[in-house]
Amino acid sequence: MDDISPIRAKSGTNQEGTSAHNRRVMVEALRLNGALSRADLARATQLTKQAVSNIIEDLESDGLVVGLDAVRKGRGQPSTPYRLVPEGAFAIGLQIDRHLTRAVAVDLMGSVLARAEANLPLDEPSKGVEIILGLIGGVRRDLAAISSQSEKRLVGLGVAMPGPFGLENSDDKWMMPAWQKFPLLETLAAGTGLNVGLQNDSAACATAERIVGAAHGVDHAVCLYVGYGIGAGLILNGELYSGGHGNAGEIGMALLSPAGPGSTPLEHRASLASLYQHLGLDPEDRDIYQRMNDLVLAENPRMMAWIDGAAHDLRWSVHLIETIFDPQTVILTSGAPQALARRLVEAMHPLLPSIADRPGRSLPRLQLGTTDPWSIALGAAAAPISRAFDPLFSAILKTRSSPA
Amino acid sequence: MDDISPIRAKSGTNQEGTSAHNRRVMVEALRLNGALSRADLARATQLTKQAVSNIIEDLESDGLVVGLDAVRKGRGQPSTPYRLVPEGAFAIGLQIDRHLTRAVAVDLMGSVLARAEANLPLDEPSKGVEIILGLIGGVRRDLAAISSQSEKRLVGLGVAMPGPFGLENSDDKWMMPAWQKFPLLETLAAGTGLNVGLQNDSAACATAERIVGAAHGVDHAVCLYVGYGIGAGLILNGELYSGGHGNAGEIGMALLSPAGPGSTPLEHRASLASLYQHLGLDPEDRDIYQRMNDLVLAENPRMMAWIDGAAHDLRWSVHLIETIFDPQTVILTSGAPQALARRLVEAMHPLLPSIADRPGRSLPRLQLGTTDPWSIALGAAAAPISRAFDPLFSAILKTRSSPA
DNA sequence: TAATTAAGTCAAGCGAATTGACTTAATCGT
DNA sequence: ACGATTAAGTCAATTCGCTTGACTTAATTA
Repeated sequence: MDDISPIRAKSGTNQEGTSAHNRRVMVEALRLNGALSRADLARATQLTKQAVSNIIEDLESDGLVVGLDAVRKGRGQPSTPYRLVPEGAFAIGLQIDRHLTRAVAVDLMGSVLARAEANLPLDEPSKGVEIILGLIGGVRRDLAAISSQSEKRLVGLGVAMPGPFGLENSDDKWMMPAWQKFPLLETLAAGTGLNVGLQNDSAACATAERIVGAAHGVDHAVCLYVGYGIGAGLILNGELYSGGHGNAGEIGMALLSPAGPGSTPLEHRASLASLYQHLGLDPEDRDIYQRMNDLVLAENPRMMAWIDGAAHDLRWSVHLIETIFDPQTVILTSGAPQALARRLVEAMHPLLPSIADRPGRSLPRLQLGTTDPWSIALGAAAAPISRAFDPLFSAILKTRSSPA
Repeated sequence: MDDISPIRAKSGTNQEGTSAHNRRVMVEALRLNGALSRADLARATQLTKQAVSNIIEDLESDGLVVGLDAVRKGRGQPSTPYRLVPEGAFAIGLQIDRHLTRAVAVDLMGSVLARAEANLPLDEPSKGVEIILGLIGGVRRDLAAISSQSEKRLVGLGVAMPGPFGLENSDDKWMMPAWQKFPLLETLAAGTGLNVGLQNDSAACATAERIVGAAHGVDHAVCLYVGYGIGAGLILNGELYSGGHGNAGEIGMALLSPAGPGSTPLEHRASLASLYQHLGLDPEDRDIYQRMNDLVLAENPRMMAWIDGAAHDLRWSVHLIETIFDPQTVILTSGAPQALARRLVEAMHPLLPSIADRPGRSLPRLQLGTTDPWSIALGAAAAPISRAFDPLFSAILKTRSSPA
């Protein structure tokens, strides 16, 4: 990250950058619109028919895109629509949580093709990494059984774990201090031979919503993730925003009032951890998911009380997010059972007034996103896919050739 | 903004985009580093010496860049450093506030070359526009007197006014309802023949800090602006972020507690408006600036009480901003006298703990930015400069040729 | 004084988009 | 039914900006 030279400057670009960008624009257009003809693509991307033809030809020979049957629509020669080939690329996603790890393999479209989970020792990363590498090896084999091309089409390994990252003072058990200090990325890179990237769990959730969920094709969205902790994944200008040090959106640590250090962080009131505490549940209980679900369906008073309390704070969080980001929509996702998440969203209504309260909205101010416990791993896997195929500013820049 | 075609896609790019980007990268590098040789630029931007040579030659013949005396430094042929030419481009900035409007002319480096101000009728935009056009004409003439090239090098008119924009329900006097409904940009574009852009006042403040202030060369910064209202200008990934509808950062409307609609917005407690009310000052008083300054220097008890109260809420705002954005620094700017702003920043310390509280910071968590009342107009003027010369993702994209 | 190092130029080459004419294949109008 | 029209897509030549590699210039170092 730190330059040898003290000169600050962005990279320039050249025709490779141009070409890379245009390829990515094609892929994104097909992802967002399903299937498009070359002529459609030319109009949508402002490129010439010829340029599009060349790029599509390339993508097709790379196995990323395939032509469908020609369709007649009105006058003129019938068009040949193209769509993405799901098997065109794969990625592995890894979720590391306090006591649990999950690995998934996904394809270019974000479909989960293989999955595996295991328990994890909270304080022994070196043992944990063995488990993780085993898990990754497993989904990788499953993937290879599905597609013979899988290994050569594997674009990377995405890791999601609870943040924030890079703080020294953390002895909080929630923050998995032993894991924070462990050279995880290097170890995984060495152990898998893959490119490895890291994001926090709420960012992963947002990435998941973006590839296959409610944020698909939305350029400005905030994804509130209510898990063991609570965080926000920020989609700004169509890209995930992670701040100056990768910790943007860690709103669990936000204090709920100006009163100062004595005041309560949001995480202590609106997170599954707080729910477990409120209900006296054991986070390591294997049936906890079912238990929560039952309590919601039975309208258990203590559960309902927690929901009301959490909704109170979350309603205000949404208000703040809307006021600060002016997003097109806010998505609430959670690792909790869907019935619980749904009740939570219901209890958050009516929402507080804000600038989002505008006439002519096309998206709801608040919507319920996924509650699939696997979605963090999915989002982790989606990150390398996005890095490899989405149109990003950074993708046009020349990369510094590694020094000696 | 709305496509005729329902197909969603980003624009592609071509060699023009490449070239535009590289030119902008050169300009930015010179802006951030002062003066660089072609060889320096080649190293910093990853381009070849030859490419840099060609671009610099172009920039020089466009009058944006000039070569200095060769310097000997160690072995090898002496290098010829180049620097930006301030007179290479100009822009006009316009601040529209409740009772006041200011216009400035700036050069490529962000130096203010001409300025003018006038009173404004709060409820009569059509009369107001006459005044504004007169003001703009004035600074434009002043500018022409300085540089004969000024007209052909004028890249645009930037307008800053209090937000939020695009809301219907606003009858709040603070929000200048009559002006919100008036077709301001169209009228000004027609009246001046310039490209016109709009941002809110806090965004303008951030833009000002970025071109000539504490945010110069910082990629992740949040600029808190305490003016008549209060807002935050967001510099994310090196670009101003304005949200889905241009209202990002309008934190003045943020409610201070989860309690709901009855609770107080930040703006009512930490803004100059609240100060005026607290002290019983008349916002239209022409000596109000001096009066505030005197009260601070005299340590007037009511003034100190307001400072303590506002600092209390602002301290918490900084905490929230740090938690949400993870910026490299937070900058407090204000239209208040510098002594007052300085006291405010002092009163905000010690800051609340947050993830920004990390070891090895290079920038302070909170710093005092400009308190020049003209900085909003300056920031407004900097926006067209930035649009024209900074490396932006949008700048590489092909632009849709206007439909028939 | 020669070797070395670095800045910068020259001229040919290359790659990706552009241009404009052309081909193909459908619908529309009479 | 048949020509006119419209639209998708290809072909071949062109253009434009970056790259390549050899070369020139001008300084420091041994």
